[in-house]
Amino acid sequence: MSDTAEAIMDAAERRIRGAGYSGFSFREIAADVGVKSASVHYHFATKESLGAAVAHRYTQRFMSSIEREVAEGRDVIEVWVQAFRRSLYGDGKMCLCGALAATSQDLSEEVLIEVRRFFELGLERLVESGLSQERATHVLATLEGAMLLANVLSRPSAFDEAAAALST
Amino acid sequence: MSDTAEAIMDAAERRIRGAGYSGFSFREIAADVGVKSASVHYHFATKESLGAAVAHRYTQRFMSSIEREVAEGRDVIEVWVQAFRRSLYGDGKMCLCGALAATSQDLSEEVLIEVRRFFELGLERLVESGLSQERATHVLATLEGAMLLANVLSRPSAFDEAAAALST
DNA sequence: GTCTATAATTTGATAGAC
DNA sequence: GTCTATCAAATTATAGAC
Repeated sequence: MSDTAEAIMDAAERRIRGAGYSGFSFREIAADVGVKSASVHYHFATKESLGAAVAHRYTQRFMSSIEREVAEGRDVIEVWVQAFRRSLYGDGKMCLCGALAATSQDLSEEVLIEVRRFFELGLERLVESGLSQERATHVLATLEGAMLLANVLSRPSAFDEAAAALST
Repeated sequence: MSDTAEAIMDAAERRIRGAGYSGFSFREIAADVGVKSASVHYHFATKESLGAAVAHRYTQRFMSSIEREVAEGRDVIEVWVQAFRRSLYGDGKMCLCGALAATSQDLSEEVLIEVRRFFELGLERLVESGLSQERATHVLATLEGAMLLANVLSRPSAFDEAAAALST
């Protein structure tokens, strides 16, 4: 994976987290990176393949981070809350897969598969940690909704208010 | 408000709930209603004004429904859970303002104001019903996230799993 | 690998006839 | 109020030079 390809994925991730799949264009990504849109197509043939690649990388990174921190013996719920919280307070944008999931009928099958994978793996991992299916779904839903509210209201503290109930 | 204008808003609401603001076009709306896109522009000068009008109507309807049911003496949390649940099980799509909020950087100021109003009024109403600010934010976040998960996983029961903890 | 140039389509929006 | 016709701009994507 070249530096340019990684820079393209970084730019796409940022754009998608703010404006969703239909909210970014190859020309915008190219401008962010400092190349022309034809060069973006050299690295990612289609917009769908770029979207899918970004969602896949996001899931890998997210789950690896969770895995590592849980292995350190930290409380599972706390690890999940902090993973989302860091992202929100870092740049005030949505969860990438949350932003894509909210407009799922706007996604091609290729992208949708990757987005679903994020939520399926997430629930699976929470259940493995000992939570019931109900509790796992509640935790993931609350964190996604908490990011959505904090994001649209431009009030990061809304995330903490919404997530507080998970820690008790 | 003419029948055509209402039909246009209905079509736009359905499209936005599935694919977000950038996920629908005037031509698609026109085809849904059975007119030409120029006629859509006659009723709504710009896409932004249509988006704002649809979000405003959605908020009015939603809050009126909540108000009516709470006045009947029903449990407040249960009223909110059922309001979202009916919508999801009705057509398996997102909350309109949730779908818009998830890609908030893709919205014009005109639309964003209406979307924010939905969440601000919602929190206000929950607090008026006796919930703490924290609890109100938790309830709204959980319900939006529950719709998002159920929607993207095509599994309505995920909503019930996520929302179950609110009723206990 | 990146560029210029361009094709093919879609988009929001407008002018003017009826 | 709705239509046909059209515009200007933006979109994804490709061809071919360097």
